[in-house]
Amino acid sequence: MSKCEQCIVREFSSLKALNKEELVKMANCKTSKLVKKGELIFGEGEVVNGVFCVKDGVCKMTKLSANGKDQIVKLAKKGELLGQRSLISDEPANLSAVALEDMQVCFIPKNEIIGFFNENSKFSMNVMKTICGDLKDADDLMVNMAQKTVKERLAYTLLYLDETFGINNDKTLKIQLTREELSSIIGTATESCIRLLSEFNKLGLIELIGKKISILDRNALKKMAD
Amino acid sequence: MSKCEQCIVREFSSLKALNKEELVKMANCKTSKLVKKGELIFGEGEVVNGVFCVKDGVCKMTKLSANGKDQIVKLAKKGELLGQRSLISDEPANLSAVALEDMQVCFIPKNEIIGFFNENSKFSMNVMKTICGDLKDADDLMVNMAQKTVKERLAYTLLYLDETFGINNDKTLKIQLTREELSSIIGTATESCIRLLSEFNKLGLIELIGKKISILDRNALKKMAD
DNA sequence: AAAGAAATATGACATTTATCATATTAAAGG
DNA sequence: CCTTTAATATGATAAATGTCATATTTCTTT
Repeated sequence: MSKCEQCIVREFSSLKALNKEELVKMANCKTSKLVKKGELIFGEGEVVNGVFCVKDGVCKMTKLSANGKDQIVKLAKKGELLGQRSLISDEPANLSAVALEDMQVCFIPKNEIIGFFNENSKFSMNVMKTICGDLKDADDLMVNMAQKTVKERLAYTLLYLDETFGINNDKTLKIQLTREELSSIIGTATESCIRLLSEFNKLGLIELIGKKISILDRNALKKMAD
Repeated sequence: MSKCEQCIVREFSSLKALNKEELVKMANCKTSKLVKKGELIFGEGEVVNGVFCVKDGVCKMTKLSANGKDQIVKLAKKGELLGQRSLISDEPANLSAVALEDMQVCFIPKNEIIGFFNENSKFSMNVMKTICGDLKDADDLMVNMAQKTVKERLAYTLLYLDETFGINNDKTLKIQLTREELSSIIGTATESCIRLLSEFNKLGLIELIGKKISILDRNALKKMAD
């Protein structure tokens, strides 16, 4: 069993507030898990009974809409805790978590988290701040969805992916999404998304290299995203 | 100065966790305020330095979009605390709060709230649960914005207003929004909203009585909202 | 390497939604 | 009470977006 004490990822999450003793306690009750690309970590409506700490890889947090389409609400990467909200609200998960790449995640049981919560005010404050950040992000995204055109949202999302996940040596976006997934972030039909990507390509804003995307003109995209 | 101890509204908010001593302390530092319909309680980007407790009336929480239109992100009524998120994140307000009717609000300074927060774990848990609820609502609304048509969102919103704020004796919705405000919840152009209201009226789903709206066929609206 | 499946791409068209113009109605102030 | 202003309503039209059909490309599997 790997020691949480030595896990670098911890430094990026609320868990950085835990002391040595607490980390040992956590290491003794956590379970590590490899999740392959495409696999479900937990599903909407599921009772999770703990949180997942993302050690490596990226996953999408989605919600099924009444029309049968999945909407991607958030992307979570290294250092994020999944399922915090449900744990605090004491409710089943509101979102599904699905791996976008091979992942390493650790599961920490509910009781353990609640314990830290009650005894370590720095930790609970960290969790709260994270959730508050998520709320702000969600409000901002809601306004984007409501007020921006699909084209603006695509430009915005490409820049977000660039800033958040970075680029490869060949300048293409590191995070690899299918066009369908990209559409599902933007909230549009896959064909519309593909069409706009072609348009951006022709305008020289981006370059499409197979399924990969490389951003050529960040300023123009920023302008377009408003 | 009115006593918080005797304020019924308290029972509906996180503040119900406070004990007598804490309530007296709060009553001594809070300020009460009448806010007229249309007046700003606080604005986006403003440093608020406390929270507002809504004693009576309803306000809209809005965010200005890049296109110059305000989007209504949430409606807040009696018992809700405004500005909690900003206080915890230690950031300026992300949203503006504007009274939709004459309101009574109390301002509780930041230090006071932080004090309760550190000393009363029931209170801090209540605040957290509220924020988690807001996050869930925001995620759900985001999916609605992204996946539902304007017609579906209008049906959904009318039912929400009915359920949340109730109806008058004449069966019209108690909460009085202009068509522009209704559009700003739904995320659409005012004309589109008016047109759809006319359509719903002709279909017998609702009745338009001057500027007031009365819901005639809830089931049909539910079906339409998905 | 070939076959099949899945993802990407594009055209044609229908539908939804926004925009602009202009009535009509309701509200507010003198 | 009248005048002015704002809100609501509706038509005409343009623009954005979705849907369906069908290529084309890429990936997987054998």
